[in-house]
Amino acid sequence: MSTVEPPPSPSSAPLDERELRAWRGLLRAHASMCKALDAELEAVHGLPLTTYEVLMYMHDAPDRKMRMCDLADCILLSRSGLTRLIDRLQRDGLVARQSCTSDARGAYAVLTEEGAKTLEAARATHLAGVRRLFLSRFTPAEQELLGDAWERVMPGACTPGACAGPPPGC
Amino acid sequence: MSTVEPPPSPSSAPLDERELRAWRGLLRAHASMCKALDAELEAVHGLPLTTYEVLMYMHDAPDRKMRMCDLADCILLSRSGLTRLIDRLQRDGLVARQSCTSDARGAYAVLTEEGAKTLEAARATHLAGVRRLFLSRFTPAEQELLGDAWERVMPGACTPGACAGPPPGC
DNA sequence: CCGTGATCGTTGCGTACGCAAGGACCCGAA
DNA sequence: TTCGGGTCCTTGCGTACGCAACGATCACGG
Repeated sequence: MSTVEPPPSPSSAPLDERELRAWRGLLRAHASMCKALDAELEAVHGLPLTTYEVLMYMHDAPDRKMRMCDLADCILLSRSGLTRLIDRLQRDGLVARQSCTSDARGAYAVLTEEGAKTLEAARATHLAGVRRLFLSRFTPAEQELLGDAWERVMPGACTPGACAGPPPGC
Repeated sequence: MSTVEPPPSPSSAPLDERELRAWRGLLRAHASMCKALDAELEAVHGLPLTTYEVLMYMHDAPDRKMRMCDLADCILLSRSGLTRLIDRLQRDGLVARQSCTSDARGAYAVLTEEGAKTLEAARATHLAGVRRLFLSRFTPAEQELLGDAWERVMPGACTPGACAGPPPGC
């Protein structure tokens, strides 16, 4: 009976069909959904997905403002990347900069009134998109399982204090 | 008993804890793994992850060569993006271009001997990485479930003929 | 009080990518 | 045959990002 394989694969053997479906499926599903959500958000509200994320985190933070470094950690962007992203949003009037009294090095990014309005409009689109493309494919129980799966995967993805303050709301 | 909520969420309501774990977990897990795999591959073999993908698809294709457009579809890159990626790999001697006899518009990208050697060396690293960071966290049965999940999500991600020729091997 | 090392935000530079336009070519219908 | 529409690859241009270096500031030990 040579059909029984050694259970633990040698770690350098090519991925079998099952492993490929799990791994490549993740890559493709992620790419597919992100592309679709980004295009939709851009088409309807003129917002790139990254911008939406920033506005969202700020909206859910106390006083609608966040330290630059915390924001960068939350949206998985380098500090320089965030600097320039905030530059753009400031130019478009969606956020403002505010110096930090307790730490003269630091800076806050604050959501403006217009930023809040823009976010509110975009939120419905984005949430509907996430539900339509992703969440609606799974039962609540399956969603729980997926959540568990990610926690098993994360080596600590956002490891240290994860996203310190404001990750609760959406 | 106001603790019983209307089962189908209004589609524009904020994501609840369970939905957040499933959705944001996916985003973070994907980012975390890709960043780690890319860094590892770059450190050990000087290859970006995108390059690895191209070499891999070519390696598994008949005659170690693929049409540019098919390759672009497989690795989810725009045609212009692929043109320049192949430019770089050609400069580094990992692939060569070859004109297509049956269609004078077309071009093949062919894996060179050096490209094959480089890929072979990198393959062990990458496969080990994928197993260590992802596959090893799940039982075979769970991997099957994940694969099923992605198929439910794909609106057809790689829709039309998906990846025509060569997606079987890894 | 004064270093010393770490942290914060910014900037210069290089890289990777997408979109739109262009030239070469294929194919099917008039 | 010729023509019109579509496909393939490339190129010019603009954008987004990361890394490394910088100045300003903080925290802390002597």
